[in-house]
Amino acid sequence: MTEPLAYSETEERIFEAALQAFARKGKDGARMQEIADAAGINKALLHYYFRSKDKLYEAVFAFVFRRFMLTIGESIRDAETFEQTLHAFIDGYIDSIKDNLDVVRLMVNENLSGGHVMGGRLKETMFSMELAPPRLFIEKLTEAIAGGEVRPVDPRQTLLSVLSCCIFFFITLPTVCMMNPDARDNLDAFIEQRKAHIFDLVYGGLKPR
Amino acid sequence: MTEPLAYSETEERIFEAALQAFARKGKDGARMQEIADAAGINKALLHYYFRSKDKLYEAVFAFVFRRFMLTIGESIRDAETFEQTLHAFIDGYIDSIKDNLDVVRLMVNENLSGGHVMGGRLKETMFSMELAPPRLFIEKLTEAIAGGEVRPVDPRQTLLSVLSCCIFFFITLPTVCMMNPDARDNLDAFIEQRKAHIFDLVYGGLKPR
DNA sequence: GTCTATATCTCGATAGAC
DNA sequence: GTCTATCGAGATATAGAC
Repeated sequence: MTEPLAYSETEERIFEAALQAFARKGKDGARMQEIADAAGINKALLHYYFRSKDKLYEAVFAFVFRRFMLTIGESIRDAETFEQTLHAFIDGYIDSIKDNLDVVRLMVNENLSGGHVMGGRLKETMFSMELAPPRLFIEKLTEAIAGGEVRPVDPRQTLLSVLSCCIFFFITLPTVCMMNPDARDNLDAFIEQRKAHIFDLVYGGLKPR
Repeated sequence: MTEPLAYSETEERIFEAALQAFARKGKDGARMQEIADAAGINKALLHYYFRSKDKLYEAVFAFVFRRFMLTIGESIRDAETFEQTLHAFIDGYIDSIKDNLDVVRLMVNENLSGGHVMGGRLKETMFSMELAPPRLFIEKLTEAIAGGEVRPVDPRQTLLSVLSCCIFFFITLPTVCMMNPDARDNLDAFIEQRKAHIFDLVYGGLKPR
C-alpha cells in the first residue's frame, strides 16, 4: 500500500482538520462531521476522497508521520563532539514537537490503542531513513563512550530517557500547567528553561566521574 | 460534588470494566455495551447506577485517580538521604504504574482531550494530601541542595524529568517494544534495567562536580 | 436491583442531482 | 468535484415488568 507523493490542496486541508480531531479525541472519538466542517467542505466529500473513516485515519497518519520525521531529521545537524550532538538533539526535538503538537498527540493515541497503524509506518521509516535522529544519537553516544568522553551507559536506555524528558511534558501539558504556574504564564520561556535543564541534567549524568 | 467513601461490589466491578474501556479507547470511543459485558451486568443497570456515560466517566476517574494516588503514597517511604529518597521515588512510581497501567492511560487520555475532569480532581487532591510524593520529592531535593549533597538545580524541572523517565515508556510501550527487542522478550527485566538506569543517570546528573 | 424491550438519536456511508 | 438528502447501523438512554 504505497502512499501518493503529493496531495491536492483540498486533501491537505482535510489532513490538517483530521489531524486535529484524531489527535484530541482519538480515532473513535473524532467525528467525520467536525472534520468536514473544519476543512470547510461537505461530509460526503470526505468519503469521496478517502472512502471510509479508517482509510482517512491511515492516510492522515502516514502523511503527518512522514512529514514529522522529515522535520526532525532536518532540524538536527551533525556535530563534532557528543556534547554538541546532545544539545542539537534536545533543542531540535523540542522545537519540532512544539510546532507539531497534534502529531505527537496522534502518536500517543495510537500507542494507547495498540499502535498497529503506527507499527507499519515505523517499520517502513526505519529502512528508508538510514540516518534517522535516534540512530544517529545512539551511534554518537557509543563513540563517545568508546572515546572516554562519556562514562559507560546503556545507549538505548539513555535515548529513551532523553526522549521522555523532551516529549512527556507536552503530552501532559494541562497537568503541567496546573502544577506549574510559570508554564501557564509563559510557555515559551518554560520551554527554553526545560531545554537547558534537560541538557544540564543528562550531560551531567553522563560525564565521567 | 462529594464522592461516596465506599462502593458496592457491583459498582467496583463496573469501575474496573469502565477503566479498561475508557483507558484504551477514550471517553467517546468506549461503548456502554462493552463495559456492561465486561462487568457481567446489563446495559440498563449501568444507567441505573450512573445515569449517563458522562457521569460514569467522572465517577470512574475520581475513584481510580484517588486510589492510584493513595497507592503511590504508600509505596514511597520516607528516607534519610536524598539518594535514598530518589531511589524509593523511582522504584515506587514505576512499580505503582506497572500495576495500574490503565489508570495512567486514562490520565493521559484526559490530558490529550483537555484535562478538565482531571483538573478538578487534581485541585482536590493537592489540598487533601499534604505529603503527596511530588511535594515530598521537592522538599527533600531542596534540602539536599541547601546541604550541598546535590548541586543547585531547579527542583520542579528535576521532578518533571524523573516523572517523564518513569512514565513515558509505559505510555509508548508498543513503540518501545518495537524499537527495543529486550522489552518485548522480557518486560519485567527491562523494567528493572530501566529503574537502575534512571537512578544512575539522574543521581549522576545531580551530584556536585 | 435486575432484566427485556424499545424509543430516540447520532454517526458513517451512499445515492443521485448538478 | 461538490453538494443535498437520506438510509441503515449502532449508540445512549428510558420504560416498565419482575
